Amino acid sequence: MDDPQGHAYLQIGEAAERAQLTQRTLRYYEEKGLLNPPTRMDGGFRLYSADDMERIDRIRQLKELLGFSLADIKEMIESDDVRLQIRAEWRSDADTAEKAEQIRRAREVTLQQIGLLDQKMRKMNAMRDTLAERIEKYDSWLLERAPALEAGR
Amino acid sequence: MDDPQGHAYLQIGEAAERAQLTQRTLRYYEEKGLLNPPTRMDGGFRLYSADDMERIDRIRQLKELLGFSLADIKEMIESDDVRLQIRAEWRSDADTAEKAEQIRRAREVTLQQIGLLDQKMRKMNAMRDTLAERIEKYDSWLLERAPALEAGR
DNA sequence: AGTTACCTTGACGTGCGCGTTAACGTTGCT
DNA sequence: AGCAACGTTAACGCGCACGTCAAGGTAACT
Repeated sequence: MDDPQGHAYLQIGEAAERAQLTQRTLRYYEEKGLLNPPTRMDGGFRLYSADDMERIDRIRQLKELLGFSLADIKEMIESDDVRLQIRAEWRSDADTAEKAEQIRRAREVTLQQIGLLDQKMRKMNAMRDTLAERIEKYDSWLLERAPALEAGR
Repeated sequence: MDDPQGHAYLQIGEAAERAQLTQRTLRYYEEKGLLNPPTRMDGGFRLYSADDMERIDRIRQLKELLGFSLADIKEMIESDDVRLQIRAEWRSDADTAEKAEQIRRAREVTLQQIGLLDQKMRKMNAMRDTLAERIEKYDSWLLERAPALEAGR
């Protein structure tokens, strides 16, 4: 009962290493409500599930890739909870209507995130263009005014 | 002698407003060596040139779009200085060789920046894909389990 | 039962990127 | 000459996102 294919639960050391974060950071995220408290073993050690790990990675992406604050991220990832509920396929299959409403909200949030991504990527593309132009200016300058010199490289 | 087309120099108030930053922030950037000290009027008031404004905008982009620290940015934008020297078309047209070396370095830095942009954009694209997938899951769920309900919208 | 590696919860410290306040000088207009 | 709007430096403050101990408990192995 140890390790059925792979290893489903990680304690904080391994979890941190795989996520490329520190243990402190993981605890901090939990403290701030970004991670729902992971299950614990009898002694109190934290055990991170695969879902937990996925979520941790999402947080990292939102932070590093998009530069959001943890507060922002906290709001954004509430849609992830809905996703987990979807996967759990509600034991209490009551009030489907309310669930549907939640899903619709999650959908909205996700759409907004895509919008932000697109916007940011457009700006980055513009920036890329001006940088590429700059390269061309350098090249033409070098060609015009300092031809030779290019032997070893 | 006031304003030959447009208005070449801005004092800190206008400069800050146009750049969408605070005056404090501009002074701070200067203090940290990100901006070379702008010219001053007799009384000591700062006067920002168009080049200064361009540079300020670059800094903002590098920070907001790519999430670099000011320390990182400081290193990156030293290539901008070279660009200004290029434009000034060296009065002392001596040692072209050294200048060429500078340009080559600036070229390298710029290429690296493009690389970083590309890398980041690839990751963002990947993220976009997973978000789009998620949207599809939401949609199919809604279609399957909660058809109707879609009247007003 | 002892040792070592790993974990726990505080609590204080830290670097960054500014915000804010104070005390004071400059510009420009009337 | 007076006033309001704008600027100056210097210094302290602050929130965020953790880093870094300290003191102690737990797991696993021998």
